[in-house]
Amino acid sequence: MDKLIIIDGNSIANRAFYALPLLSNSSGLHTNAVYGFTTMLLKLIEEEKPTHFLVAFDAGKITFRHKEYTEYKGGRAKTPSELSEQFPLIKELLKAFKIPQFELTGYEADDIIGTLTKAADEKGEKVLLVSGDKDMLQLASEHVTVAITRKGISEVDLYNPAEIKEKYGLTPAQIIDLKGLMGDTSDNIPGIPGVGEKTALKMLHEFGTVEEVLANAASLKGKMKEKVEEHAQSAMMSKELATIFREVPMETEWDVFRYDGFDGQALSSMFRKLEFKSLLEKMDFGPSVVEEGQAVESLEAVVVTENNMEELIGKIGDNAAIHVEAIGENPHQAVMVGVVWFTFDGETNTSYFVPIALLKSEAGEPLRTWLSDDTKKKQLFDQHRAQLVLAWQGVQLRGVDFDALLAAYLLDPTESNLSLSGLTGKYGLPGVKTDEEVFGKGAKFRMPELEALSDHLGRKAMAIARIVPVLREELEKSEMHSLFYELELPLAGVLAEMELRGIALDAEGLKAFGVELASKLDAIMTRIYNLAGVEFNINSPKQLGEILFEKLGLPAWKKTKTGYSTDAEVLERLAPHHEVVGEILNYRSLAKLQSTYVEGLLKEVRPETGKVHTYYRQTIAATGRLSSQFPNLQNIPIRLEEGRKIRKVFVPSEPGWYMLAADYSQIELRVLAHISQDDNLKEAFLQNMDIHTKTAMDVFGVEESAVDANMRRQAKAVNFGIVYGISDYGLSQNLDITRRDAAQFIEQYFAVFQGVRKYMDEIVKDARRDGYVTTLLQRRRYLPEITASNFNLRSFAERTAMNTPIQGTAADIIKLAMVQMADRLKQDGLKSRMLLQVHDELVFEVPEEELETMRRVVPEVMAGALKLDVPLSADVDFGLTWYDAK
DNA sequence: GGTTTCACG
DNA sequence: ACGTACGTGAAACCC
Repeated sequence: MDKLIIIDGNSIANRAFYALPLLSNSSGLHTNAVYGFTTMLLKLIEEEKPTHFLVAFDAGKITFRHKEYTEYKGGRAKTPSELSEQFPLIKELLKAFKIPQFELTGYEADDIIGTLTKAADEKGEKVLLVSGDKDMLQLASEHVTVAITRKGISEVDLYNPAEIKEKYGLTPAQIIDLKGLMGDTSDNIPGIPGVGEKTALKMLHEFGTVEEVLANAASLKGKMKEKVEEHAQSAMMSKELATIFREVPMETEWDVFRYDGFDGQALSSMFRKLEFKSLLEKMDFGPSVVEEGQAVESLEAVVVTENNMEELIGKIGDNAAIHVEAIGENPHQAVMVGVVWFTFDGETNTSYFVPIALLKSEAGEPLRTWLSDDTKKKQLFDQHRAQLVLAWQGVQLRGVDFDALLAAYLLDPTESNLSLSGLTGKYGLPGVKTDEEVFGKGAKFRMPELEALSDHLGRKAMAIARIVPVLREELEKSEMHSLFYELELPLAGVLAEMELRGIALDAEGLKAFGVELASKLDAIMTRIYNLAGVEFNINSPKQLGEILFEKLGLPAWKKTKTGYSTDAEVLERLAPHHEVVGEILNYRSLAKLQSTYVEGLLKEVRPETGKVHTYYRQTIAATGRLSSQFPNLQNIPIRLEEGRKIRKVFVPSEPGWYMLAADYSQIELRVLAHISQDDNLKEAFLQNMDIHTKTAMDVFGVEESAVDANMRRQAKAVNFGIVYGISDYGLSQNLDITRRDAAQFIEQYFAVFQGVRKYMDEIVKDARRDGYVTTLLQRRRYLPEITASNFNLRSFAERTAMNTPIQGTAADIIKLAMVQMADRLKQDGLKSRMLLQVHDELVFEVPEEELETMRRVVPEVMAGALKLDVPLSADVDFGLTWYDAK
């Protein structure tokens, strides 16, 4: 069976351009739209296996539509040059793919596509039409499936007439009427002002077409009636403009579009020119780096032996780039391979590789001493990981004065490829192979021969030596020098110490809790099967959806991309309809505790010590927060009592000691008060008021005594919204109120917290002007999408601009407190140990005799970590377990 | 490997 | 008009 794929070229190029960050190759050519286009083509070829293929483009500027309506597509921002310069590249790319392209003066791509799909319908040929434009839905038919890109370009929603009916309640032809009524700002099609999708759909469900809606205008009510009557002509014209012309005089001979595969050679050279490294590798087009006549930089990669160790370590000097290689994601369990250092004597690049066995042997002593000598300065890529790996081998690492990973993260915390090979590419330095290239991955993992290994690791150390001065200068330029040297670099060491110490778990207690859960789960499961009348896998959202919405016929109102949604929000609304739903909710919460917190945590306990050692990631979160892995100890349950009990198994590691926890009170709103300088908010904290009650008083305009629990709850939600970068929609969802009411709340809030409104406006403007926002300590986050024309992307960036300085400054502050606290414990010779950080909370284990001291010192250090214009405050408590330290 | 759900701040 | 609250990690399904 033949299958023709038609791509709406301009539409897909646009979507790709706005969906992807503005990539460019080393000669400054922008390539993001070409890249997106390419990945889409490859995916379609692989998944759809078309026998025929074509891409249609708009030709020129003036089409017949302009003759009828001169404003057509007026007011549309003109295509940015970064995109228009990519069209010739896309056309060249299509030649390499050997995919026919069509454009016709005076017609849009839509019309070409309309004509071809009509021909396909008549012939009964199968067509997949790919576009980013929902207008295309009007072309769907028995033979024509329309794929509309969703969120970026890698995913599409497929529509045939049945699905359009299901989603909109319309036939494909009525899509034209829909646009006639609601118009389309991006094409400057007016429609009827004030009529959006909701209203338009309602009218079409009742009357069917624009003509019928106009004919029945008299039966409409109030304002709507006026509007429809007043803009009747506009609606008719809009419908006409939205109608795709399907009679373009053109060749529709099928064989012209036959697709028989791409020209590998042309494609490979195209990818090289565009520097699509990942695609070159994926397509097996050979090495991604083109060596321009110049040989790979020479490196003398020496393997150190027990005989020459003494002599070679003498050459290392007081300063070197070093690298610690270990295999495995979790540094507490990774298998160490060895250490390598790099030197340059003015002539020769040399690296020295010390395999793990040698490092640990007697002969390894000089290197071990050098590594732990604070006066020997080291530059690394990922000190934190190296320190952990070495520590588990009994080797201390001291004297790190630069960390390339940490620096690259600060320079761009959203960079997704923070690998050494990724960064050398990004900063235009001689590249290194990726670990995947050298080691392979998954089942294909192989340790290379000693020589190749030593060369690869040596090149890593060389790359570190090369990239360090570049990153140092960049940090200076972006004023993150102090943030790096005074906060992040010392923190790396503090984190490593906390993690190595670990936290003790009462494994027996946890197992007992698991047994209890198992019997409860068993009972619930039986009840669910009885109530549902059938046994099924409750953990499978697919099976659960079928039971609830098909077998039991409960109302489904929310969908996921694969089927019915069965999340807690849905189930809570269904609970009154059927007894089984409450049981399922209960089952879900207990099953989560069992699998993630009982079984998951037990898997991470070291049997020798009874401890878990989390790994805090310092270079993941875009806001500057830490994250925690293997296990994640930042999401241990607390909100529900049943889950909170998990905290009872987190215990001190020494008899007679206590757990002590201290958390910041309202740190984000205090930070907001400081950076916005809002008088009212500042005053509230200076007076040490309950901030949610205060907000309720101001928003509802009542006395403190008149604030009831519900008002406080709503005010609390507003405060959360403010911190997240408020929108009326978000607040309405959270409070389950109408958008109008949510908007009213927000307006009320801003009326009394005018400084906050001013901050929100200014920070978005600043982000547009600078392209980034910063925290109090100059941590930076770039927001390229702040200028996007796509509403969703832009709005997201705007909320991020509001939220990141708040969340990020709070992260700065607790990090400061951690570094200061670690110093303080050492200075004062305290035995207490810092164990955990949970964003606004620090957890310690404390010997009894230090309890009084720590209860005083911890909140004092936390509150004093950074001086703001409002006081910071931390609450502290202690007990025999983490549960009791509340 | 992607998707869904849910735990935390 | 558009349609999401900000930041994470882990487990279970299912292809």
